[in-house]
Amino acid sequence: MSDRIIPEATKRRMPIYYKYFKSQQEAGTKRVSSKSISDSLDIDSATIRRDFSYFGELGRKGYGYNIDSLVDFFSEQIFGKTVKKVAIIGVGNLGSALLRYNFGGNVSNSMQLVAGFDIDETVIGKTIGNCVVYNMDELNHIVKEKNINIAILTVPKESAEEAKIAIENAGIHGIMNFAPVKLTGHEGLVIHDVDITLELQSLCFNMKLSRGE
Amino acid sequence: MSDRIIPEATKRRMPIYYKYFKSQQEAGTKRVSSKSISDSLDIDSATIRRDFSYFGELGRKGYGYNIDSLVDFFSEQIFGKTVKKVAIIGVGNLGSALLRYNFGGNVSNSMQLVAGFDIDETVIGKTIGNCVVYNMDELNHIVKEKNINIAILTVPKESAEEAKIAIENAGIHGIMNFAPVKLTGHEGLVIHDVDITLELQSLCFNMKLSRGE
DNA sequence: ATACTTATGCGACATTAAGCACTATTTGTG
DNA sequence: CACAAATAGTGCTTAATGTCGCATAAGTAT
Ligand SMILES: NC(=O)c1ccc[n+]([C@@H]2O[C@H](COP(=O)([O-])OP(=O)(O)OC[C@H]3O[C@@H](n4cnc5c(N)ncnc54)[C@H](O)[C@@H]3O)[C@@H](O)[C@H]2O)c1
Ligand SMILES: NC(=O)c1ccc[n+]([C@@H]2O[C@H](COP(=O)([O-])OP(=O)(O)OC[C@H]3O[C@@H](n4cnc5c(N)ncnc54)[C@H](O)[C@@H]3O)[C@@H](O)[C@H]2O)c1
Repeated sequence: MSDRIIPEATKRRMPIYYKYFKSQQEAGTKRVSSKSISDSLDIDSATIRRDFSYFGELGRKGYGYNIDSLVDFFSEQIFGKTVKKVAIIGVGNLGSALLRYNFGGNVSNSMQLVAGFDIDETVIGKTIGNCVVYNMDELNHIVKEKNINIAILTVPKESAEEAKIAIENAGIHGIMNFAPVKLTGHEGLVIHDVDITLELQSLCFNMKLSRGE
Repeated sequence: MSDRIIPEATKRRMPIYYKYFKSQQEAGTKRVSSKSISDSLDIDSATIRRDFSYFGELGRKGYGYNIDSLVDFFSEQIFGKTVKKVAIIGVGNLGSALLRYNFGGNVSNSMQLVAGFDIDETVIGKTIGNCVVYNMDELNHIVKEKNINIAILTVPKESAEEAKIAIENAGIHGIMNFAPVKLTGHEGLVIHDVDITLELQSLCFNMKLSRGE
């Protein structure tokens, strides 16, 4: 059943599964069952088995799933075979927080923060976290040199469109956009928006619904 | 049809609609139709009409929807009648970025960042953005004084559980959690997790699917 | 006024996702 | 080695979500 028609709902759960597998692996767990995953993630066990079945037969009847195999398999599904190299575009408040954070060190075997870029002379040349902040002029060149695949866009909304074009031209195909503007790119550019005010509104609405209040 | 049985899928779209209405209102738009919303948000126009219909008859046939009414109506649905007061718990890299950002000033008629809290003497007493950073000891007292409804939790993962308990005890019912740990609270505490590494994985997976790559 | 256009709200239908329940298989144990 | 326990994988049922089509009301132009 591994012909590439993976339902949207399954796609959405992939990162959630992966996060769980990693945390279990770190905790020393060797095997899991659809039941044990279900208990932790609050997803029906049948849904979990069905989700996995789209990728082939990942488990063994009567035993469950081996955690190391799951991590390896999902890692390749999500990231591919090579480590993804990530750059921060716009090293201001949020960009520098992300550089210092460096994903909490957690994801470093599949994703790596490798550079920052800005137009402000006062940050260019600095090293934040363990990344150098380069001038935007150097984007093309450094992207090739360091094999950067993904850009995290943390510039003011006014500059977002301009920065997006630079990113696209440098040959990067994935953008995680924190600026509160709608960006569209050429066919083949994948843009993922993260909007913190949207998340807060979502929280407010859930509070309203669950508590009247 | 305004008996409170709003489908999950509709709930998820509420903040997206609201964001769009606000942006249109700011741009001076006076009316919209399900068709025009559909074109911008890439949600089927029938889905939009159906979503709105759960809240009653918001539009007029042959005319569409009045933007100001929509903004007012959705604002009350999402936030309620009073402005939501928000505090940042843990004023480190991310917490201080959020304080300086202050939601880009956008949401200030429905949400307001009013204070920061920390345990580190070197930040306590400072003013960041336009908020004072208080000692965590003062949480109970300031929450009452300023009528704080929501906490944004940006402490290290090791302190998250402890901070959650303090927040809960102070009488706050909504937490937006940035720490990469699973928090659970009493009945009536609404927790919304934001995990940036999860979002990045989601981006990677979409790149993989859409580009083979 | 009258005809024509626009666009809602809603019932009916279609698609997608979730969950049940059964089968087949492996595990682990005595 | 035999057998009970565990658990994956899946056909089928049910629930949730999305879409179509149209009657109807409102707006617009002549
Ligand atoms: N700070 C937050 O907590 C926060 C939260 C959510 C969203 N955001 C969004 O993230 C973005 C950044 O926010 P911030 O508070 O870090 O802003 P900031 O002003 O502190 O930082 C922006 C940085 O981008 C740089 N920049 C400007 N134009 C550029 C360009 N064309 N190319 C490269 N770099 C450029 C600036 O020099 C600056 O260093 C904004 O769009 C904001 O709406 C911020
Ligand atoms: N920095 C980022 O870009 C980023 C991105 C995603 C998630 N996160 C998560 O957000 C959290 C904060 O990250 P950070 O980089 O800002 O860390 P940080 O260490 O810079 O800041 C944490 C702050 O919390 C304070 N603190 C510690 N214990 C506390 C307590 N019990 N009560 C109140 N304050 C307390 C510390 O004094 C410090 O000021 C972490 O859990 C991290 O995993 C950070």
